Amino acid sequence: MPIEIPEVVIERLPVYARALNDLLSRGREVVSSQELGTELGVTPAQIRKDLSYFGRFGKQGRGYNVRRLLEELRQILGLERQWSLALIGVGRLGRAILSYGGFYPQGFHIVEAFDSDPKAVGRRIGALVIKDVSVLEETLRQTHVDIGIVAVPAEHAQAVIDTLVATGVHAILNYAPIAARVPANVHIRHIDPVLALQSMTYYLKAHEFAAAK
Amino acid sequence: MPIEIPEVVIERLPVYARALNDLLSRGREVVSSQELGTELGVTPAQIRKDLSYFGRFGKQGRGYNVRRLLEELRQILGLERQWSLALIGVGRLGRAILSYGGFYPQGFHIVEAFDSDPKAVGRRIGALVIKDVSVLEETLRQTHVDIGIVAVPAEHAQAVIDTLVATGVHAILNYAPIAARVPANVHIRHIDPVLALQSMTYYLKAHEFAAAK
DNA sequence: TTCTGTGAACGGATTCACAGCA
DNA sequence: TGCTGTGAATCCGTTCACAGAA
Repeated sequence: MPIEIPEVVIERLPVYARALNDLLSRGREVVSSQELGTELGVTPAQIRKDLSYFGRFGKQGRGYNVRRLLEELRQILGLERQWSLALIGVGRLGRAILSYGGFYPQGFHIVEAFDSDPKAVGRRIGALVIKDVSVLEETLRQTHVDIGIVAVPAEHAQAVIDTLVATGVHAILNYAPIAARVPANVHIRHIDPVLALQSMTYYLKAHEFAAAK
Repeated sequence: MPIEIPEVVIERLPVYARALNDLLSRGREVVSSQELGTELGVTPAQIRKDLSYFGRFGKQGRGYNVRRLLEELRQILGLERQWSLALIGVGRLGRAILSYGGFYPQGFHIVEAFDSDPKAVGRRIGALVIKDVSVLEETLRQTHVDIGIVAVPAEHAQAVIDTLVATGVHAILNYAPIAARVPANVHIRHIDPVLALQSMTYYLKAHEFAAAK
Protein backbone atom coordinates (compact mmCIF):
# COMPACT_ATOMS: atom_id res chain seq x y z
CA MET A 1 0.00 0.00 0.00
CA PRO A 2 2.71 2.57 0.80
CA ILE A 3 3.95 2.00 -2.74
CA GLU A 4 1.67 4.67 -4.15
CA ILE A 5 2.93 7.44 -1.94
CA PRO A 6 5.12 9.70 -4.07
CA GLU A 7 8.78 9.60 -3.17
CA VAL A 8 8.91 13.41 -2.94
CA VAL A 9 6.40 13.21 -0.13
CA ILE A 10 8.59 10.75 1.78
CA GLU A 11 11.54 13.04 1.31
CA ARG A 12 9.67 15.96 2.82
CA LEU A 13 8.60 14.14 5.96
CA PRO A 14 12.02 14.32 7.64
CA VAL A 15 12.03 18.05 6.96
CA TYR A 16 8.70 18.38 8.71
CA ALA A 17 9.92 16.22 11.56
CA ARG A 18 12.96 18.40 12.06
CA ALA A 19 10.87 21.57 12.11
CA LEU A 20 8.46 20.04 14.61
CA ASN A 21 11.39 19.07 16.76
CA ASP A 22 12.52 22.68 16.78
CA LEU A 23 9.03 23.91 17.60
CA LEU A 24 8.77 21.43 20.41
CA SER A 25 12.07 22.50 21.92
CA ARG A 26 10.84 26.07 21.77
CA GLY A 27 7.84 25.01 23.84
CA ARG A 28 5.31 25.23 21.05
CA GLU A 29 2.34 22.91 21.52
CA VAL A 30 0.17 23.50 18.48
CA VAL A 31 1.01 24.55 14.93
CA SER A 32 -1.06 25.16 11.82
CA SER A 33 -0.09 24.06 8.33
CA GLN A 34 0.09 27.77 7.57
CA GLU A 35 2.77 28.47 10.18
CA LEU A 36 4.74 25.34 9.45
CA GLY A 37 4.63 26.18 5.77
CA THR A 38 5.94 29.69 6.32
CA GLU A 39 8.75 28.30 8.45
CA LEU A 40 9.79 25.85 5.77
CA GLY A 41 8.97 27.70 2.60
CA VAL A 42 6.30 25.22 1.58
CA THR A 43 2.61 25.83 0.90
CA PRO A 44 0.18 24.90 3.66
CA ALA A 45 -1.84 22.84 1.19
CA GLN A 46 1.19 20.74 0.44
CA ILE A 47 1.78 19.96 4.08
CA ARG A 48 -1.85 19.00 4.62
CA LYS A 49 -1.89 16.86 1.49
CA ASP A 50 1.37 15.15 2.41
CA LEU A 51 0.14 14.31 5.88
CA SER A 52 -3.21 13.13 4.58
CA TYR A 53 -1.47 10.18 2.92
CA PHE A 54 -0.85 8.77 6.38
CA GLY A 55 -3.80 9.76 8.48
CA ARG A 56 -5.71 12.61 10.04
CA PHE A 57 -3.44 14.17 12.55
CA GLY A 58 -4.89 17.64 12.84
CA LYS A 59 -7.82 19.25 14.56
CA GLN A 60 -10.01 21.46 12.45
CA GLY A 61 -9.97 25.05 13.59
CA ARG A 62 -6.90 24.37 15.76
CA GLY A 63 -4.02 22.87 13.85
CA TYR A 64 -1.66 20.05 14.74
CA ASN A 65 -0.44 19.01 18.15
CA VAL A 66 3.31 19.36 17.73
CA ARG A 67 4.35 16.47 19.96
CA ARG A 68 1.75 14.13 18.58
CA LEU A 69 2.53 14.89 14.94
CA LEU A 70 6.25 14.55 15.53
CA GLU A 71 5.74 11.16 17.08
CA GLU A 72 3.56 10.05 14.19
CA LEU A 73 6.18 11.13 11.67
CA ARG A 74 8.98 9.45 13.58
CA GLN A 75 6.90 6.29 13.61
CA ILE A 76 6.15 6.47 9.90
CA LEU A 77 9.77 7.10 8.99
CA GLY A 78 11.19 4.50 11.35
CA LEU A 79 13.13 7.06 13.34
CA GLU A 80 12.24 5.45 16.66
CA ARG A 81 14.60 2.60 16.07
CA GLN A 82 18.34 2.47 15.72
CA TRP A 83 19.91 1.68 12.38
CA SER A 84 23.29 0.09 11.82
CA LEU A 85 25.54 1.28 9.04
CA ALA A 86 28.73 0.11 7.38
CA LEU A 87 31.21 2.62 6.02
CA ILE A 88 33.28 1.65 3.04
CA GLY A 89 36.28 3.89 2.42
CA VAL A 90 38.16 5.39 5.33
CA GLY A 91 40.23 7.96 3.49
CA ARG A 92 39.95 11.63 4.21
CA LEU A 93 36.26 11.72 3.43
CA GLY A 94 35.51 8.50 5.29
CA ARG A 95 37.27 9.71 8.41
CA ALA A 96 35.32 12.96 8.26
CA ILE A 97 32.12 10.91 8.11
CA LEU A 98 33.23 8.81 11.08
CA SER A 99 34.00 11.87 13.15
CA TYR A 100 30.76 13.62 12.18
CA GLY A 101 28.66 13.85 15.29
CA GLY A 102 25.30 14.17 13.56
CA PHE A 103 24.51 10.54 12.83
CA TYR A 104 24.63 8.91 16.22
CA PRO A 105 22.10 11.11 18.05
CA GLN A 106 19.63 10.43 15.23
CA GLY A 107 19.93 6.69 15.72
CA PHE A 108 22.40 5.98 12.92
CA HIS A 109 25.27 3.89 14.24
CA ILE A 110 28.31 3.10 12.11
CA VAL A 111 29.21 -0.41 13.24
CA GLU A 112 31.66 -1.51 10.55
CA ALA A 113 34.34 0.25 8.52
CA PHE A 114 36.31 -1.04 5.55
CA ASP A 115 39.21 0.13 3.46
CA SER A 116 41.48 -1.32 0.81
CA ASP A 117 44.66 0.41 1.95
CA PRO A 118 46.83 -2.06 3.91
CA LYS A 119 48.10 0.84 6.01
CA ALA A 120 44.57 1.64 7.14
CA VAL A 121 43.37 -1.92 7.69
CA GLY A 122 43.61 -2.99 11.31
CA ARG A 123 43.76 0.55 12.55
CA ARG A 124 41.34 1.45 15.28
CA ILE A 125 39.11 4.53 15.14
CA GLY A 126 37.06 4.95 18.28
CA ALA A 127 35.38 1.61 18.86
CA LEU A 128 35.85 0.50 15.25
CA VAL A 129 38.63 -1.55 13.75
CA ILE A 130 39.02 -1.00 10.02
CA LYS A 131 38.65 -4.21 8.07
CA ASP A 132 39.95 -5.09 4.65
CA VAL A 133 37.41 -4.47 1.92
CA SER A 134 38.07 -8.01 0.69
CA VAL A 135 36.11 -9.30 3.68
CA LEU A 136 33.24 -6.86 3.12
CA GLU A 137 30.98 -9.44 1.58
CA GLU A 138 31.50 -12.20 4.14
CA THR A 139 31.36 -9.77 7.05
CA LEU A 140 28.02 -8.35 5.95
CA ARG A 141 26.65 -11.82 5.39
CA GLN A 142 27.34 -12.52 9.04
CA THR A 143 26.72 -9.14 10.63
CA HIS A 144 23.59 -7.49 9.34
CA VAL A 145 23.75 -3.80 8.57
CA ASP A 146 20.82 -1.72 7.36
CA ILE A 147 22.59 0.92 5.32
CA GLY A 148 25.91 1.22 3.50
CA ILE A 149 27.86 4.45 3.25
CA VAL A 150 30.12 4.57 0.23
CA ALA A 151 33.13 6.88 0.47
CA VAL A 152 35.58 5.24 -1.89
CA PRO A 153 37.09 6.79 -5.04
CA ALA A 154 34.74 7.02 -8.03
CA GLU A 155 36.40 4.18 -9.92
CA HIS A 156 35.67 1.65 -7.17
CA ALA A 157 32.27 2.89 -6.09
CA GLN A 158 30.08 0.85 -8.41
CA ALA A 159 31.85 -2.38 -7.46
CA VAL A 160 31.41 -1.63 -3.76
CA ILE A 161 27.77 -0.80 -4.31
CA ASP A 162 27.26 -4.06 -6.21
CA THR A 163 28.79 -5.96 -3.31
CA LEU A 164 26.56 -4.20 -0.80
CA VAL A 165 23.52 -5.03 -2.88
CA ALA A 166 24.65 -8.64 -3.21
CA THR A 167 24.78 -9.02 0.58
CA GLY A 168 21.24 -7.74 0.93
CA VAL A 169 21.77 -4.09 1.82
CA HIS A 170 18.73 -2.13 0.63
CA ALA A 171 19.80 1.43 1.33
CA ILE A 172 22.97 3.23 0.31
CA LEU A 173 24.30 6.68 1.02
CA ASN A 174 26.78 7.39 -1.73
CA TYR A 175 29.45 10.09 -1.48
CA ALA A 176 31.29 9.00 -4.63
CA PRO A 177 30.83 11.20 -7.70
CA ILE A 178 29.14 8.63 -9.91
CA ALA A 179 25.64 7.92 -11.15
CA ALA A 180 25.42 4.51 -9.54
CA ARG A 181 23.04 1.89 -10.85
CA VAL A 182 21.09 -0.15 -8.31
CA PRO A 183 18.13 -2.54 -8.61
CA ALA A 184 14.67 -1.03 -8.17
CA ASN A 185 14.28 -2.48 -4.68
CA VAL A 186 17.42 -0.74 -3.41
CA HIS A 187 17.35 2.88 -2.32
CA ILE A 188 20.23 5.20 -2.89
CA ARG A 189 20.91 8.84 -2.09
CA HIS A 190 23.79 10.86 -3.40
CA ILE A 191 25.80 13.43 -1.51
CA ASP A 192 27.52 15.42 -4.20
CA PRO A 193 28.55 18.98 -3.44
CA VAL A 194 30.27 19.42 -6.80
CA LEU A 195 27.07 18.66 -8.70
CA ALA A 196 25.25 21.09 -6.45
CA LEU A 197 27.75 23.83 -7.26
CA GLN A 198 27.76 23.05 -10.96
CA SER A 199 24.04 23.59 -11.29
CA MET A 200 24.15 26.88 -9.42
CA THR A 201 26.82 28.32 -11.69
CA TYR A 202 24.34 28.15 -14.53
CA TYR A 203 22.23 30.75 -12.77
CA LEU A 204 25.20 32.83 -11.68
CA LYS A 205 26.30 33.02 -15.27
CA ALA A 206 22.84 34.02 -16.44
CA HIS A 207 22.56 36.57 -13.65
CA GLU A 208 25.89 38.21 -14.46
CA PHE A 209 24.88 38.42 -18.05
CA ALA A 210 21.65 40.16 -17.06
CA ALA A 211 23.45 42.47 -14.61
CA ALA A 212 25.97 43.51 -17.27
CA LYS A 213 23.25 44.81 -19.54
CA MET B 1 15.10 33.59 -21.97
CA PRO B 2 16.79 30.89 -19.86
CA ILE B 3 14.15 31.57 -17.22
CA GLU B 4 11.72 29.11 -18.73
CA ILE B 5 14.09 26.15 -18.62
CA PRO B 6 12.97 23.86 -15.80
CA GLU B 7 15.33 23.72 -12.86
CA VAL B 8 15.37 19.91 -12.94
CA VAL B 9 16.86 20.12 -16.39
CA ILE B 10 19.65 22.40 -15.19
CA GLU B 11 20.35 19.98 -12.37
CA ARG B 12 20.77 17.09 -14.77
CA LEU B 13 23.23 18.85 -17.06
CA PRO B 14 26.22 18.45 -14.71
CA VAL B 15 25.41 14.74 -14.50
CA TYR B 16 25.53 14.49 -18.27
CA ALA B 17 28.74 16.50 -18.34
CA ARG B 18 30.39 14.17 -15.87
CA ALA B 19 29.37 11.09 -17.85
CA LEU B 20 30.66 12.64 -21.06
CA ASN B 21 33.91 13.39 -19.33
CA ASP B 22 34.22 9.73 -18.40
CA LEU B 23 33.40 8.62 -21.93
CA LEU B 24 35.97 11.02 -23.32
CA SER B 25 38.69 9.75 -21.02
CA ARG B 26 37.83 6.24 -22.17
CA GLY B 27 38.47 7.37 -25.71
CA ARG B 28 34.87 7.37 -26.79
CA GLU B 29 34.12 9.81 -29.62
CA VAL B 30 30.43 9.41 -30.29
CA VAL B 31 27.52 8.45 -28.03
CA SER B 32 23.79 8.06 -28.59
CA SER B 33 21.12 9.22 -26.17
CA GLN B 34 20.31 5.54 -25.77
CA GLU B 35 23.77 4.63 -24.50
CA LEU B 36 24.13 7.69 -22.33
CA GLY B 37 20.73 6.98 -20.87
CA THR B 38 21.60 3.41 -20.01
CA GLU B 39 24.80 4.59 -18.36
CA LEU B 40 22.96 7.11 -16.21
CA GLY B 41 19.65 5.41 -15.63
CA VAL B 42 17.71 8.04 -17.53
CA THR B 43 15.48 7.63 -20.57
CA PRO B 44 16.98 8.55 -23.94
CA ALA B 45 14.00 10.79 -24.64
CA GLN B 46 14.73 12.79 -21.53
CA ILE B 47 18.31 13.40 -22.55
CA ARG B 48 17.29 14.50 -26.03
CA LYS B 49 14.57 16.76 -24.69
CA ASP B 50 16.88 18.29 -22.09
CA LEU B 51 19.53 19.05 -24.67
CA SER B 52 16.99 20.44 -27.11
CA TYR B 53 16.39 23.37 -24.76
CA PHE B 54 19.85 24.62 -25.65
CA GLY B 55 20.43 23.66 -29.24
CA ARG B 56 20.85 20.86 -31.71
CA PHE B 57 24.03 19.10 -30.77
CA GLY B 58 23.47 15.67 -32.29
CA LYS B 59 23.71 14.14 -35.71
CA GLN B 60 20.74 12.09 -36.84
CA GLY B 61 21.63 8.48 -37.35
CA ARG B 62 24.95 8.94 -35.51
CA GLY B 63 24.48 10.38 -32.06
CA TYR B 64 26.44 13.07 -30.24
CA ASN B 65 30.08 13.93 -30.59
CA VAL B 66 31.30 13.43 -27.03
CA ARG B 67 33.91 16.18 -26.97
CA ARG B 68 31.68 18.69 -28.68
CA LEU B 69 28.68 18.03 -26.42
CA LEU B 70 30.84 18.16 -23.31
CA GLU B 71 32.20 21.53 -24.35
CA GLU B 72 28.71 22.84 -25.05
CA LEU B 73 27.50 21.75 -21.63
CA ARG B 74 30.51 23.23 -19.88
CA GLN B 75 29.84 26.46 -21.69
CA ILE B 76 26.15 26.47 -20.77
CA LEU B 77 26.85 25.71 -17.11
CA GLY B 78 29.73 28.15 -16.79
CA LEU B 79 32.20 25.42 -15.96
CA GLU B 80 34.90 26.93 -18.15
CA ARG B 81 35.51 29.68 -15.67
CA GLN B 82 36.82 29.66 -12.16
CA TRP B 83 34.53 30.49 -9.27
CA SER B 84 35.56 31.92 -5.94
CA LEU B 85 33.96 30.74 -2.73
CA ALA B 86 33.91 31.81 0.90
CA LEU B 87 33.63 29.21 3.65
CA ILE B 88 31.88 30.19 6.84
CA GLY B 89 32.50 27.82 9.73
CA VAL B 90 35.86 26.13 10.13
CA GLY B 91 34.98 23.53 12.70
CA ARG B 92 35.32 19.86 12.02
CA LEU B 93 33.01 19.96 9.04
CA GLY B 94 34.53 23.16 7.66
CA ARG B 95 38.04 21.76 7.86
CA ALA B 96 36.90 18.62 6.05
CA ILE B 97 35.48 20.83 3.31
CA LEU B 98 38.74 22.77 3.09
CA SER B 99 40.77 19.61 2.79
CA TYR B 100 38.41 18.06 0.25
CA GLY B 101 40.29 17.83 -3.00
CA GLY B 102 37.28 17.72 -5.28
CA PHE B 103 36.46 21.42 -5.58
CA TYR B 104 39.66 22.93 -6.89
CA PRO B 105 40.09 20.77 -10.03
CA GLN B 106 36.52 21.68 -10.99
CA GLY B 107 37.28 25.38 -10.84
CA PHE B 108 35.87 26.07 -7.39
CA HIS B 109 38.39 27.97 -5.30
CA ILE B 110 37.83 28.69 -1.63
CA VAL B 111 39.40 32.10 -1.19
CA GLU B 112 38.10 33.16 2.21
CA ALA B 113 37.35 31.34 5.45
CA PHE B 114 35.59 32.63 8.55
CA ASP B 115 34.90 31.39 12.04
CA SER B 116 33.57 32.82 15.28
CA ASP B 117 35.88 30.88 17.60
CA PRO B 118 38.71 33.19 18.78
CA LYS B 119 41.00 30.17 18.90
CA ALA B 120 40.45 29.49 15.22
CA VAL B 121 40.61 33.09 14.01
CA GLY B 122 44.03 34.04 12.69
CA ARG B 123 45.04 30.46 12.17
CA ARG B 124 46.41 29.61 8.76
CA ILE B 125 45.16 26.64 6.76
CA GLY B 126 47.07 26.21 3.53
CA ALA B 127 47.04 29.60 1.85
CA LEU B 128 44.05 30.81 3.89
CA VAL B 129 44.00 32.77 7.11
CA ILE B 130 40.79 32.31 9.05
CA LYS B 131 39.03 35.62 9.65
CA ASP B 132 36.55 36.53 12.33
CA VAL B 133 32.97 36.13 11.22
CA SER B 134 32.34 39.67 12.47
CA VAL B 135 34.24 40.96 9.43
CA LEU B 136 32.38 38.68 7.03
CA GLU B 137 30.15 41.44 5.74
CA GLU B 138 32.82 44.07 5.16
CA THR B 139 35.26 41.54 3.71
CA LEU B 140 32.75 40.33 1.14
CA ARG B 141 31.83 43.89 0.25
CA GLN B 142 35.47 44.42 -0.69
CA THR B 143 36.45 41.01 -2.03
CA HIS B 144 33.85 39.57 -4.34
CA VAL B 145 33.02 35.91 -3.99
CA ASP B 146 30.58 34.03 -6.16
CA ILE B 147 29.37 31.37 -3.76
CA GLY B 148 29.14 30.96 0.01
CA ILE B 149 29.60 27.65 1.78
CA VAL B 150 27.83 27.51 5.12
CA ALA B 151 29.25 25.05 7.65
CA VAL B 152 28.25 26.65 10.93
CA PRO B 153 25.99 25.13 13.61
CA ALA B 154 22.28 25.11 12.78
CA GLU B 155 21.44 27.92 15.18
CA HIS B 156 23.72 30.40 13.40
CA ALA B 157 23.16 29.30 9.85
CA GLN B 158 20.22 31.53 8.95
CA ALA B 159 22.02 34.63 10.21
CA VAL B 160 25.12 33.78 8.20
CA ILE B 161 23.01 33.16 5.12
CA ASP B 162 21.25 36.49 5.59
CA THR B 163 24.62 38.22 5.77
CA LEU B 164 25.81 36.49 2.63
CA VAL B 165 22.68 37.54 0.81
CA ALA B 166 23.07 41.10 2.07
CA THR B 167 26.55 41.34 0.57
CA GLY B 168 25.27 40.23 -2.81
CA VAL B 169 26.11 36.53 -2.83
CA HIS B 170 23.64 34.78 -5.12
CA ALA B 171 24.56 31.14 -4.57
CA ILE B 172 24.89 29.21 -1.33
CA LEU B 173 25.94 25.68 -0.54
CA ASN B 174 24.48 24.92 2.86
CA TYR B 175 25.73 22.11 5.08
CA ALA B 176 23.74 23.20 8.14
CA PRO B 177 20.67 21.13 9.00
CA ILE B 178 18.09 23.84 8.51
CA ALA B 179 15.50 24.76 5.90
CA ALA B 180 17.02 28.15 5.13
CA ARG B 181 14.95 30.91 3.61
CA VAL B 182 16.48 32.97 0.84
CA PRO B 183 15.07 35.49 -1.64
CA ALA B 184 13.90 34.16 -5.00
CA ASN B 185 16.94 35.50 -6.81
CA VAL B 186 19.36 33.57 -4.59
CA HIS B 187 20.12 29.93 -5.25
CA ILE B 188 20.73 27.49 -2.46
CA ARG B 189 21.56 23.79 -2.32
CA HIS B 190 21.52 21.68 0.80
CA ILE B 191 23.96 18.94 1.70
CA ASP B 192 22.20 16.97 4.37
CA PRO B 193 23.15 13.32 4.85
CA VAL B 194 20.85 12.89 7.85
CA LEU B 195 17.78 13.87 5.82
CA ALA B 196 18.91 11.47 3.11
CA LEU B 197 19.13 8.64 5.64
CA GLN B 198 15.83 9.54 7.26
CA SER B 199 13.90 9.19 4.03
CA MET B 200 15.49 5.84 3.21
CA THR B 201 14.52 4.33 6.53
CA TYR B 202 10.89 4.71 5.53
CA TYR B 203 11.46 2.19 2.78
CA LEU B 204 13.60 -0.09 4.92
CA LYS B 205 10.82 -0.23 7.44
CA ALA B 206 8.23 -0.98 4.78
CA HIS B 207 10.49 -3.61 3.26
CA GLU B 208 11.10 -5.42 6.54
CA PHE B 209 7.40 -5.46 7.15
CA ALA B 210 6.82 -7.05 3.74
CA ALA B 211 9.66 -9.54 4.23
CA ALA B 212 8.28 -10.62 7.62
CA LYS B 213 5.01 -11.68 6.06
C1' DT C 1 -14.83 31.51 13.00
C1' DT C 2 -10.69 28.86 12.06
C1' DC C 3 -8.21 25.51 10.05
C1' DT C 4 -8.16 20.58 8.48
C1' DG C 5 -8.81 17.01 4.89
C1' DT C 6 -9.58 16.12 0.20
C1' DG C 7 -11.72 15.69 -4.38
C1' DA C 8 -11.10 18.42 -8.60
C1' DA C 9 -8.53 21.46 -11.49
C1' DC C 10 -4.29 22.76 -12.92
C1' DG C 11 0.37 22.96 -14.48
C1' DG C 12 4.58 21.16 -15.49
C1' DA C 13 7.70 17.45 -16.46
C1' DT C 14 8.26 12.96 -18.74
C1' DT C 15 7.42 9.89 -22.29
C1' DC C 16 5.64 8.77 -26.73
C1' DA C 17 5.86 8.50 -31.41
C1' DC C 18 7.14 9.98 -35.64
C1' DA C 19 8.93 13.16 -39.27
C1' DG C 20 13.25 14.07 -41.13
C1' DC C 21 18.07 13.96 -41.87
C1' DA C 22 22.60 11.34 -42.48
C1' DT D 1 18.57 1.99 -41.38
C1' DG D 2 19.71 4.57 -37.14
C1' DC D 3 19.15 8.09 -34.27
C1' DT D 4 17.96 13.04 -33.46
C1' DG D 5 14.65 16.76 -32.44
C1' DT D 6 10.12 17.79 -31.12
C1' DG D 7 5.02 18.46 -31.01
C1' DA D 8 1.40 15.80 -28.73
C1' DA D 9 -0.15 12.83 -25.24
C1' DT D 10 0.37 11.29 -20.84
C1' DC D 11 1.46 11.13 -16.20
C1' DC D 12 2.04 12.91 -11.76
C1' DG D 13 2.63 16.24 -8.23
C1' DT D 14 0.89 20.78 -6.61
C1' DT D 15 -2.52 24.02 -5.72
C1' DC D 16 -7.27 25.30 -5.39
C1' DA D 17 -11.37 25.64 -3.13
C1' DC D 18 -14.69 24.16 -0.21
C1' DA D 19 -17.33 20.98 2.91
C1' DG D 20 -17.14 19.89 7.52
C1' DA D 21 -15.49 19.46 12.26
C1' DA D 22 -14.03 21.98 16.58
